[in-house]
Amino acid sequence: MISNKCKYAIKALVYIASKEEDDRAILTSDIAREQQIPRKFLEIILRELRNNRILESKRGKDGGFRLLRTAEDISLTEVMRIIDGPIAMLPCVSLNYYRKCDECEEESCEIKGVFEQVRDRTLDVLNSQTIKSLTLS
Amino acid sequence: MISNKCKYAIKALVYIASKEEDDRAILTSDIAREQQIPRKFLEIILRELRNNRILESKRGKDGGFRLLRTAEDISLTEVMRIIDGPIAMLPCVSLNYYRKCDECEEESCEIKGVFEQVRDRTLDVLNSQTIKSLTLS
DNA sequence: AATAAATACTATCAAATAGATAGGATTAGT
DNA sequence: ACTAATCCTATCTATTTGATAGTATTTATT
Repeated sequence: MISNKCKYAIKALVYIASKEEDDRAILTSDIAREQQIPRKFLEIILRELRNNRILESKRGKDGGFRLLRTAEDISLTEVMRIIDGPIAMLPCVSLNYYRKCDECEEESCEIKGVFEQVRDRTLDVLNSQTIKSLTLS
Repeated sequence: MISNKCKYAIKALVYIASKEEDDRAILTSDIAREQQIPRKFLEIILRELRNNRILESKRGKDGGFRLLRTAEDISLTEVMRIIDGPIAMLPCVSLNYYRKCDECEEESCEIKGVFEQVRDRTLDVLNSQTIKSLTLS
């Protein structure tokens, strides 16, 4: 399962992408209202996306958030990894967050292979998606 | 990520399957030692698998655990669902643990489709595996 | 009947994570 | 100055994860 936080992050980005034609920055409060996301929780998420160079923010009156890159340059996996960390089902098969298992040697692990396959099939799907492709569908 | 508990469950079952030729039931303490799983934690896991009709147990001297069905009749997904619950990444696309999202209408959800695809590709891999196929590899 | 060896059960615990909320500090436009 | 926005820090509750301890019960053997 992905966390609510991650789901909120994706939905917020899709919302921002869909409103970007107008030149104004997008308000946290608008996103929160339209996407039914708790406002203060959303603030934290948007700031985290800004810290990771997905969004840019402007403070004060007429402030808000904008995509720092174009929507087709933000992949779904990048967002998921920022918010939730690894996508793989086992630490020892994670491409971006690899960790060795405490209890087993990888050469003889019976389950590593299956979860490598799951990882690859999952990434086949997720890597093909961007904030833009999600916005269109 | 799957939990450690789930990883332990799978490894324990594979171990039991691999030792089943002998007629004796398999001891918790043997599994714990060989697979490096904390003993008391493993007890809980094995009991849970027994309660879900994956294992049978015998108490007292010469007691232990046996598979209740043949190893090829125990699918990986069944074990994962017993221990960790849903396999899908969103509650609203789960086949066995469906729950509606609080904040969005499914007809207009932008991300549901992708996670349905992820679910399907994941199940393509996981459904093809059984305790037997894992034991052989 | 006693003993030893095993699972069953109940309770508890610590740490991490999830999912927020509150309140004030800071910044920027008017 | 005022207002509207993000930024930041702290805090909180509930749940989950990962586990441990201790006792009760069952069974085979002597």
